[in-house]
Amino acid sequence: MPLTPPQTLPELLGRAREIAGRTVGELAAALGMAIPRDPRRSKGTAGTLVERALGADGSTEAAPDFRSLGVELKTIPVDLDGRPAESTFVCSIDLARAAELSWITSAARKKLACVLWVPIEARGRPLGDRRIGAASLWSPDADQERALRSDWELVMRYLAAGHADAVSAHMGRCMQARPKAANARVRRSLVDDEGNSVVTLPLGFYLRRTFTQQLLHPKKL
Amino acid sequence: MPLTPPQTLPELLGRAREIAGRTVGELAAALGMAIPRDPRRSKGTAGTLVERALGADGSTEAAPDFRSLGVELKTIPVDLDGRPAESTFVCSIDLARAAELSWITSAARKKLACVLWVPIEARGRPLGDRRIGAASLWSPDADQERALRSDWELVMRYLAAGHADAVSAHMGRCMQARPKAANARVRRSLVDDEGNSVVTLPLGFYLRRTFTQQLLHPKKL
DNA sequence: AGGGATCCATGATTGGATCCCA
DNA sequence: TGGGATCCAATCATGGATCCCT
Repeated sequence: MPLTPPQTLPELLGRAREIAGRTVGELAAALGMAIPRDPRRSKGTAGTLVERALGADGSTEAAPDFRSLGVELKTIPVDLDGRPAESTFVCSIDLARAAELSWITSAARKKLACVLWVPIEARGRPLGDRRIGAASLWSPDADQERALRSDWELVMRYLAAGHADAVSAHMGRCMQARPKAANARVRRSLVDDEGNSVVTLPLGFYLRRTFTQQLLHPKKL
Repeated sequence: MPLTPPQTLPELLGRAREIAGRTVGELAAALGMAIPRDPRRSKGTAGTLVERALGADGSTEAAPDFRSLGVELKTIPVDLDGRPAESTFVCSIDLARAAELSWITSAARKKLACVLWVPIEARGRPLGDRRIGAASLWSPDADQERALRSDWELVMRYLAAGHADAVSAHMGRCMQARPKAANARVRRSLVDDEGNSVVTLPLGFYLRRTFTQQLLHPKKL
């Protein structure tokens, strides 16, 4: 089960099919890892287990999870109907360079260029008992990319202007900016387009539930 | 022995007198800490022990060791004649902002504005058996600050020009730049005054032995 | 229901310096 | 001898996300 990176996309998809139907606890056992009992203390656990089970190699770097394939892995908690139970974290926002960035070169665009979605049963039972679902590969189509870009640029315009305080999770149709930090006291410095520093809460981009639901179940629209 | 920060300078100096004559091992025992046997694995140990024994509170921050007093603590290894056995680390060089900095606002100047030197017997015996000497408080006089500034500006001019490769430990009469990293493969990016990035080894400022010797024994000149 | 707050693991970075070979 | 290389502890930052109160 400790794996080398998949060499081809079919190999990756085959591995994903092999873990579909298994529980998170089974994956953990096969990998020799423990699962915290308290749900609050196990937030990233399922995602990390699936990464290892599939042989992801991008790990901590600013690279896709499967580097040679250019594929990003995202687990997504789903309810009994297969509908997303949560928004999906995309990436942290680089506040120090907010004013210099463009959508084309952005981390968000890179992360979302090609995603392997792995659904996992959400709340209602212990993490170890939750089952892994059927994975699906997604790349944004032209409409989706336009929408993502529009949301990204809306948020980044405020940040580049130094108005981090004006940014809220209400902004954006598909993708929103929300806090991304250990707690509400954490601060990071934002540099605006005039070079001024503004101290603010660290932010990340998240996909709204309504958006990911469309990706996973395009026919249910 | 686990202490609150000293409230006044006389209180700090009193504490320093109390530990003078004691061994590093005695300090460690009083603080409930272990000392590694291998000298290579105990490089910062004595410094950390003395910090705690005196109640330093600046710890990891970009603040002096004794914040409210504005005093920085430096232990310095000395031989049997009380002469420094090593150069003294001052601070890391912020390569990312090398082009923007000036001596007046520099970390090096802040660190050296007011230093409590605590001599400790150097090599020749196990770390635990080495004795702590009499502390002395120092602030650079006008000549010393001019010399430090001159050395600082010499190095920083090269860095701001993007010529990190031209900087060596040969430069500087009192203060020099030397590698400051886990090993020689570590790299950091330097931003020069034209905004270009250059990848280089992390550097720190160090005081030369000849300089610290003058501080500790001005009469022996 | 969803916006704001939070939690863990792990790698990178920083502050404490001394080691060691040519 | 001293310039270049290295070592540990502790904190910070990032990537993995979900929690939870109004």
